[in-house]
Amino acid sequence: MDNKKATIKDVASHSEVSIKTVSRVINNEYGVSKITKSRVLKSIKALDYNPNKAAQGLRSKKSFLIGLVYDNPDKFYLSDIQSGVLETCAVNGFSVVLFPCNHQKSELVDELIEFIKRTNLDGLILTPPISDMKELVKSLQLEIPLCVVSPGLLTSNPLWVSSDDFKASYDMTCHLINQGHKNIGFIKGHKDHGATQHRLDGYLNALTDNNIKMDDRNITEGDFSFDSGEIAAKELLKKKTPKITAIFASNDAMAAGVMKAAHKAKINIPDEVSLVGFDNSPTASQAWPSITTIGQPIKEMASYAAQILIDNISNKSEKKNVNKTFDSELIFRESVRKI
Amino acid sequence: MDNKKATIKDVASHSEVSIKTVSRVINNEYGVSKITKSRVLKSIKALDYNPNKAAQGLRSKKSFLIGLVYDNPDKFYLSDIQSGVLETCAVNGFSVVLFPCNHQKSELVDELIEFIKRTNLDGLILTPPISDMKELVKSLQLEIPLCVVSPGLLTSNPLWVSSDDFKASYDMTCHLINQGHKNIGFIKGHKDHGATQHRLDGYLNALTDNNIKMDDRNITEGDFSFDSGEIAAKELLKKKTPKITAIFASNDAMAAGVMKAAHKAKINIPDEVSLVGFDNSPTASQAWPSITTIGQPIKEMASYAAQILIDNISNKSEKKNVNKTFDSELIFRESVRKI
DNA sequence: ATTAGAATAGATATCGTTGTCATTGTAGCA
DNA sequence: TGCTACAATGACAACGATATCTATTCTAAT
Repeated sequence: MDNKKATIKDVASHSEVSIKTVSRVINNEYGVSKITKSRVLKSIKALDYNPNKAAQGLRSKKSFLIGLVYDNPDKFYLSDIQSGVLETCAVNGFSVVLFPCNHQKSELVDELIEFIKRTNLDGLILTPPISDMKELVKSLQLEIPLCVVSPGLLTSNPLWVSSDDFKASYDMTCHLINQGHKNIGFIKGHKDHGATQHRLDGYLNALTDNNIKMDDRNITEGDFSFDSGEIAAKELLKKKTPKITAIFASNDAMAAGVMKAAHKAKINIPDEVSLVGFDNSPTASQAWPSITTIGQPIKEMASYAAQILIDNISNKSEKKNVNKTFDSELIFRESVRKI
Repeated sequence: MDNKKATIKDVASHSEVSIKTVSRVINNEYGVSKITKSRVLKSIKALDYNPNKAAQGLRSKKSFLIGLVYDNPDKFYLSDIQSGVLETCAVNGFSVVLFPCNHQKSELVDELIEFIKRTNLDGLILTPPISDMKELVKSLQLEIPLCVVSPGLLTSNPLWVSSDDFKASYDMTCHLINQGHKNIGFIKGHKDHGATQHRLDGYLNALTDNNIKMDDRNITEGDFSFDSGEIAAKELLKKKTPKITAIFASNDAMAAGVMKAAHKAKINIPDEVSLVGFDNSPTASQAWPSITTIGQPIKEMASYAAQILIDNISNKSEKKNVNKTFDSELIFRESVRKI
C-alpha cells in the first residue's frame, strides 16, 4: 500500500532542520552549509520525497508548464519538434502541454489567450505557420514569454530559433544546375508559411546568379501536402517547350506526390526527370528511388527553443543574442541524375 | 498591461457572496440557488476569472494531469492517439503530459514510477507495446489509475480499450482468398506487440477455415518498420515453388517496404503480386498503387480511453464494463488483383 | 403559529510550498 | 576583548483554492 507521501515537513524533522532549510536545498539556494545540505539530501532519498508541484506553483506563481502550439500536417516534423521540446523541458523540471489548432480560425488569438490563462502557462512555443502570424505574436507577447520557431521575419522581439531556408534552397538549386539542369520546375509551399517565400527566393536567386532566365511556367502552387505535390507535378510534367528536366518540391511530402504523378505518367525518375525535396523526412528515404533532400536539425532547434524560453522565464541569464539560426544540410540520394 | 489576476475572493466580493459559494458554483456543487449562481457566473465573466489550478490541486490532491506513455515509431498512429487523448482531456479540464520511452530499457518501471511521483499524475494511459508488458502494468496499477490501449491480453483488471485485430486480419485474409489467392505471404509485426500475434492468428485461422494448407515459408519476421518490410519482401518474392501471389503485411509501413522491394525487383503490384497492409496510414493511400488496408478508429479509441480513465479518477460513475473493443474496417484500394 | 428538514450561505482551518524577515553562530580584525 | 560582517538557520505569513462545520433562511406539514 501507498504510505502517505512525504512532505517537506517530514524531511525537515527527519533531518532535524527547519522546513525553510529543506526548501533552500531543493531549490539550490545560497546559504546552506555542505554538511546540512548532504544531511537533507540523505533524508530526501530516505523518505523518497518529491516536492509537490501544486504547492510550489501556488507559492511561487509558476506552473512549470510550457505550451506547444502547432497546426502542421507533417507528423514527422511535429514528432521531432515534440521530442526536442520534451527532452529539454524534462531536464528542467517543466512539463509540456500541447495545443493543436487551426491557424485559419479567426478566434485563434482568443482561444490561445484563454488557454494560457486556464492552464496558467509559464511560456509558449509557437511553430510554423502560427509563428508567422505577426499580429497574433504581437498580442500573445503581452501575455506571456514567447519563443517562435522558424518565423518568416526575424525581429529582435520575441525569442526565436530559425533555420537557413534561403541558403539551403539556394545551394540545392545550384546543385541541380551543376548537374546540368537548366529547366527546373519549382513547387511552392503553403502561402501562410514564412519558409515558403524563403525557399522560393533561394531558388530564384540561384537561377539569377547562374544566368538562367526564370520561366514563370516553371513555378507552381502547392501547400506542402502530398496531394498538392501530385497536382503540381501533373502540371509541370505536361509542359513541352522547353521540357522540364528537374523538379524542386518545397518539401518531401510534395516530392512524394511528384513521384506518384511520375509513376502514373510512366515517367522515370531520375532518368527522365530529376527530383529533390526538402525536410529529410522518412518519406524521402523510403521512396523508390530515394529522394535527394535537405535536412534541418528540427529536434535540436526545438530543444534549443525550449531552453532559451525556460532561461528567460527563470531569468537565469539576461544574455542577449540567444536567438539562433541553424544550418541545413544537403542530403544526396538517388533521385537526381547528371545530364 | 496585465492587471493582477482575479481570485476567488475577488469574485466573491464582486458578487457579494462568500468564497465558498463561488467555489460551489465553479464545481457545480449542490446547494446554490439559480439566482445566486447566475450572479456569480456573471461576476466570473466580468472579472475574467479562472480558477488557479495549483491551488485547486493543492487542496483537492489532484493535479489534473494525465500521462501518455508511448514507444512507437509510427508517427501517424501516435498523432491519432495524441489528438484523441488531448481532445477528451481538454473537455474535462485535464492536461496531458507526454512520456516517450524505450520499452526495452530495464529500468523503465522505476523511471515511470519516478515520473508519476514527480509529476503527480492523476492517471496514466499506456499504448502498445508498453500496454503489453504485463509485469509493468501490474506494478503501475498499484501506484495510479491506469488505462491500457490495445493490450495483448484482455483482463478485467486495469481499464482498457482495444480493437479487433484478429477479426480484421481474418476478414482481410478471406478477402484475398476470395480474390483467388492461395499462396499468401505474411509479414509479422514486432514480437513485443500483442497485436502481432492476433494479426497472425487471424491470417492462420482464415487459411484453415478455407482449407488452405499453411506453408511455413510464407510467414516471415518483421518489426513494423519500413525496412523490415522491405527485407521480408525480398525473402518472400524470391520463393519460386509455389510462387506467392499476394502479401499481407502486418502494417502499412511494412507494406510500403514491400512496395519498394517490388519496385527494385521490377515486380508489378498488383499485376504480379497483390499487397495489403494494416492501419490505414497515409503511407497506404499515397503509395502508387494505393494499398488496400485495414482502418481502425485510433483517435476514437484514444479519446474513449481518456474518458473512462477520467471518469474513474473522478469516480463519477462506478459503472462496470466500460472497457470496449472497437471495430475495424477493410479499405479496398488498388493493390489487390483478382486472379 | 410552530417546527422539522431542506436549501442556502458563511467562517475558518487546511493543503505543501516559498518569501520575508529575524535570529544565531563564527571567523576576522583592531 | 569587543566588535563587525557575513554565513547559516529558523519562525511565521502567505499563495488561492476546497473541506468541514455551523448558521441562517425558506418551505411545507402539522
